[in-house]
Amino acid sequence: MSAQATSSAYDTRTRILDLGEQFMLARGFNAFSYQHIAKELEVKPAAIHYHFPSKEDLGVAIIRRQLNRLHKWRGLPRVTELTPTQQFDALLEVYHGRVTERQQVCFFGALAADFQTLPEAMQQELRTFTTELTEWVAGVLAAGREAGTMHFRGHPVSKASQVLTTLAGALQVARVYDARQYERIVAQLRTELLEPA
Amino acid sequence: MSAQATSSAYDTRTRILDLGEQFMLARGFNAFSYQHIAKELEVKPAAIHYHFPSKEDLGVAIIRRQLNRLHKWRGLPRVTELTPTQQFDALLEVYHGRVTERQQVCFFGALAADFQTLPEAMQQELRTFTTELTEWVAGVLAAGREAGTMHFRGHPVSKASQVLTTLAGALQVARVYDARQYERIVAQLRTELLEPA
DNA sequence: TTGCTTACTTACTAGTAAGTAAGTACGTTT
DNA sequence: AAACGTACTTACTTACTAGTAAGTAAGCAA
Repeated sequence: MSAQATSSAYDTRTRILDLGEQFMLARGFNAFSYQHIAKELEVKPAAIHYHFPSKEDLGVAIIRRQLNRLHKWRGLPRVTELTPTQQFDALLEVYHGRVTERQQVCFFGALAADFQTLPEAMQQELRTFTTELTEWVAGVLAAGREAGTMHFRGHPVSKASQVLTTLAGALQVARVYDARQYERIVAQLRTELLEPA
Repeated sequence: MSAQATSSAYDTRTRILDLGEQFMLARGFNAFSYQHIAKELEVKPAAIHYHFPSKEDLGVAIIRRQLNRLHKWRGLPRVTELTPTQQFDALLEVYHGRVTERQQVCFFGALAADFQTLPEAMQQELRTFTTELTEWVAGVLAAGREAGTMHFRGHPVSKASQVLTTLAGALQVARVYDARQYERIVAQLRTELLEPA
């Protein structure tokens, strides 16, 4: 296991994950194939099977990587040192990136529609990811309300669910209509949360 | 074109639409085939092609039928005679039915993920449906605020987009987790809209 | 009774899907 | 130099996809 061989394998593996993720967020899990990825990478479909024997393996790896990203991101000093309001805006930034870059949705929005056709392992992985994200947001909201900079009723977890649900839906709206619809929904959400009634 | 022949054709056609809609809301447009419908109806796939030459025709017909339902529903005396709050709750009832019956989502939630893979005609049909639904909800919200029974900031259309987006997302949450998560999100939404701050 | 329409079935095409088995080029290890 | 592991390609199987063309049984209409 030399450094070079590892690096080369890692590169292809990563590029497969990147492309798979891109396709998944753009068109859903069932609407892309190993052929699509292989064509982009200029290799044969069987080469993808070498790295990820089944499509389920690939799907699980894509979601798991995103969970790792979340863990790293929420632990970064430039994130932990922010005020709750700034953390909330940092979250909005991430979602905003999906709209402007390509017409992508979030993982939840991309996979929920196809959910019943997904392999069990992917279903479980998506549940884990969503649970962890919701809990982080709930923590931010609770801290914000305590600091007096955020205003909402009910349990922080309920509000966090509602916020993430709205954001997931808003990305879908951006795809079906345009980015302006998205901006409107997020502005509405932000106003209600941050400006005292 | 006798009454009997028409009735028989209508029955099969309707059953195809019903099954297609069911599959679409349960698994997305790309994850069901004419074979799935044919098997349920105990006919051959070509029989489905007789009624709907292409899958695009079927998809468009399913969405268009739902638009007709909306037109009829919102014009019913038992709907128009309600107060805005009661109309809002009637809307929530419709969504609630999807959760309890089967793990279905709404049309928007089912098709937004696959949107970029859908035929143009279906994309346009979905846009029309969503626009009309949003406008109806905006009207209800505007009337409710004027009557002093609903409380929200911003333009009624923005709030309507946010409400429908949240409901679409909440149905997806119900599928990935359970109905209780859905109840929580809707309760949060309802409290914020109906109870004065 | 002949012809036309409706609602199919049978049999097919062409394309794509996931996945596998065997082979190969190349670099590393021993 | 021989053996091995990595990262593929080639060639294949099985299964499913949308869609079409031709045929047919039953009913109605002139």
